[in-house]
Amino acid sequence: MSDPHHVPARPRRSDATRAAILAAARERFAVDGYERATVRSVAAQAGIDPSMVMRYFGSKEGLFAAAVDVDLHIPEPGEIPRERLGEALVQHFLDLWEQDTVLVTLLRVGVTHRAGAERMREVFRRQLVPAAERFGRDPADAPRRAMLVASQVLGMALLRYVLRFGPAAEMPREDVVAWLAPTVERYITAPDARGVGDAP
Amino acid sequence: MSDPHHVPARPRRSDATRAAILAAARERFAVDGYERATVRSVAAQAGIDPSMVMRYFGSKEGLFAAAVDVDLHIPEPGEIPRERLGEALVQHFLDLWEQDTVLVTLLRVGVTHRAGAERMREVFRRQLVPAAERFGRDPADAPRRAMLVASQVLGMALLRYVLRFGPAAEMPREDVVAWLAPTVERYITAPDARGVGDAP
DNA sequence: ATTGTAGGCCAACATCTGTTGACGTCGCGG
DNA sequence: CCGCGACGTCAACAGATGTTGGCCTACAAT
Repeated sequence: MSDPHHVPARPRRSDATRAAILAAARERFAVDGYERATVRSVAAQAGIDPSMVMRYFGSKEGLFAAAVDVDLHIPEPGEIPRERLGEALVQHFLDLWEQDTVLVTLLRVGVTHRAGAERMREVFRRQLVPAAERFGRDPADAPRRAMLVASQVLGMALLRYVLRFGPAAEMPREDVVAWLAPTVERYITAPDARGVGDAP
Repeated sequence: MSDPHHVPARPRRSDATRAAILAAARERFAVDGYERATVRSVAAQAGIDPSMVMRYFGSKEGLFAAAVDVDLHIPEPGEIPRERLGEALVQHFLDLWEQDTVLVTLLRVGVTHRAGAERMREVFRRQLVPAAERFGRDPADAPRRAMLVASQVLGMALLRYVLRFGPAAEMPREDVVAWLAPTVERYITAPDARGVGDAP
């Protein structure tokens, strides 16, 4: 959408194919993880020859890098009533995980592959930490708070969307929000680990 | 230690080799995940021939099953002062993750491989849920509460021990305990999602 | 109409994978 | 002392994988 690396560049005749490859890659990576998602399986699902994947994306790693493009799109503090901060954030994260397979892909690959782990760190550093800076009072604390929020949200996503544990997958969405919201809110706003936000 | 499947069975001459293979397998699986941990790399690290792995464990899956043997060893309610329940549990889980690579292995493999995911579900069902039954009031709620605790603990372990995110890996252990303890305690003891345990 | 070029496929490569079977060798019970 | 079974190695298999280069086709500019 707004990648500064590509000059606008008039549409190539192969854009449809590229898109098909990327869509297939996202699904294969999400379902199979990095190692078991083969270039051949991606190509087959996209209905083209494996060598096209190499031509357009250079290598399997290049394909992964191109396929996983995450924008957490975290709302601004102004858009959320301060009372419902935790609730709104948890809702937002659940939306992200459900509307798309890209986060499942990122987590699956991040756990086993260097490139995936690096990409996760990047998303964390460039999107979550800045967001935490906007929400919290002390910017120096932002990485810690962002990390705490990520730990809870990623843990739930792991059980619910990746591993599909019974109790996690079946719990109604509103219950998930109700349970996690106070946790997330405390991680962002509590003055310290002990406080709950309304102590003297 | 107390596996009811094996008859005591007099020590075989190959026990040292078996143990070496298992130790090597645990490390390879922990570091590389299931797919990239090859039978050959395990054998090389154990200093023996790849075919020995097959002879003793049947297949790569058999090796994995034999290598990953988790006992969470969750304390009994009586052993913990009720005030410090969250703290004691978080301490215990951090111990588990740090003393051994087996949980790292389980998480790494669980995310990409069916057998690993199934093993995780088994640990959850046979160890975490029963523990939650012992700690909580309403046994019917145990799976939900165990799942919530697991989500927070696994999320933190993911960032701290598997991905080794800076802020998660560097945070002093006592701070991790301080932040997570209230969360875990609430998941176990709060009467419902909204309550914090001391509301009217 | 011709031609250059980008899009696409086919076949092959070198390598690595899990797995198997044949072949030695050591140690212990008879 | 002998023989048999457990222990271990070697070599090879069949299949899959990432990747490469050659070749054909069809479009677009001249």
